[in-house]
Amino acid sequence: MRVSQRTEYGVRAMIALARDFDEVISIKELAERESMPETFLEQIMSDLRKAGLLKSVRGPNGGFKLKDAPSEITIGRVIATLEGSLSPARCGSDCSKQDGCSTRSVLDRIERSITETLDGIYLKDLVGDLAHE
Amino acid sequence: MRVSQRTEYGVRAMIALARDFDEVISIKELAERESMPETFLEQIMSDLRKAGLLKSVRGPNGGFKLKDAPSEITIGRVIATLEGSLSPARCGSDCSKQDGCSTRSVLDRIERSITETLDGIYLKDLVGDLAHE
DNA sequence: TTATACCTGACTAAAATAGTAAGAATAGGG
DNA sequence: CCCTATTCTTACTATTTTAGTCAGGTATAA
Ligand code: FES
Ligand code: FES
Repeated sequence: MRVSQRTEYGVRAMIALARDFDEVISIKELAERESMPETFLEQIMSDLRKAGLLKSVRGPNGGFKLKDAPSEITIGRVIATLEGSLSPARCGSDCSKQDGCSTRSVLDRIERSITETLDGIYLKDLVGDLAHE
Repeated sequence: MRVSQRTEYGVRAMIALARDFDEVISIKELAERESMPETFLEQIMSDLRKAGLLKSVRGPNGGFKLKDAPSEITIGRVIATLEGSLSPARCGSDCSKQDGCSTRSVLDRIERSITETLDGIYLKDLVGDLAHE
């Protein structure tokens, strides 16, 4: 049940952007600062933009910035975007066998508890921390 | 952040054993009932036994039974055993960069919330459910 | 002594992850 | 208008993890 490297990079990028959220920062700069692979990060940023979490500026001096204020973006939203969902279940919410499925009822409880926790953490709550690895 | 098939099988096996927890049930029987691959299940059961969750009986009419009553085994213990840990973190608790690591602080909060949830669910709470898939 | 069932470790195929690489599109500055 | 910095998009590759198989060995009831 580990989180992917991809998600970790994405979270770190979002926190880094939250640190100076009024500036536009390029992928190159971001990748260097946080020592993440540049082209990999490129993909991740693209997904975050498509999901409406980032704004992008093309051309020279271009880059990315948060679409909303760090006090308005939850980590839950970030991770759900990167990971696809916060649910650990292997079958979708459309699974026909859902009713009374024991595994599912456990997995759904996990999801609810994760969601609750992560929807209470905003980017602004994390900007003071270091970003390791 | 999905749970592995292996873990799902293990959970289902534990719940099945909880259903009639006074009987010894063989892997063959268990695999058939819950339609799980027999030799794969064999490995899983072995791990659960080594972790002290199951008792095994060898020879004809042998099989497995829960070591403790269904009212005493939490799903948290089962999943932590199968999955290695309940933490979604990519680096261990010995990571030197832990202090002030933003990603880690988020991941640790997830772990605490999962642990809390799963330590409140006992096998006996799930025996009434069906076991799908 | 034989059949049944657990035990163990090595092996394999398939899927997911973690990247790379290459080029097209866009915009700012000279 | 051209050059360069940057995002955007897609396709590809290598590595790791997962999900399973297989081939034996070991204990025990009958
Ligand atoms: S198998 Fe899909 S909900 Fe249980
Ligand atoms: S990198 Fe290990 S705790 Fe952050």
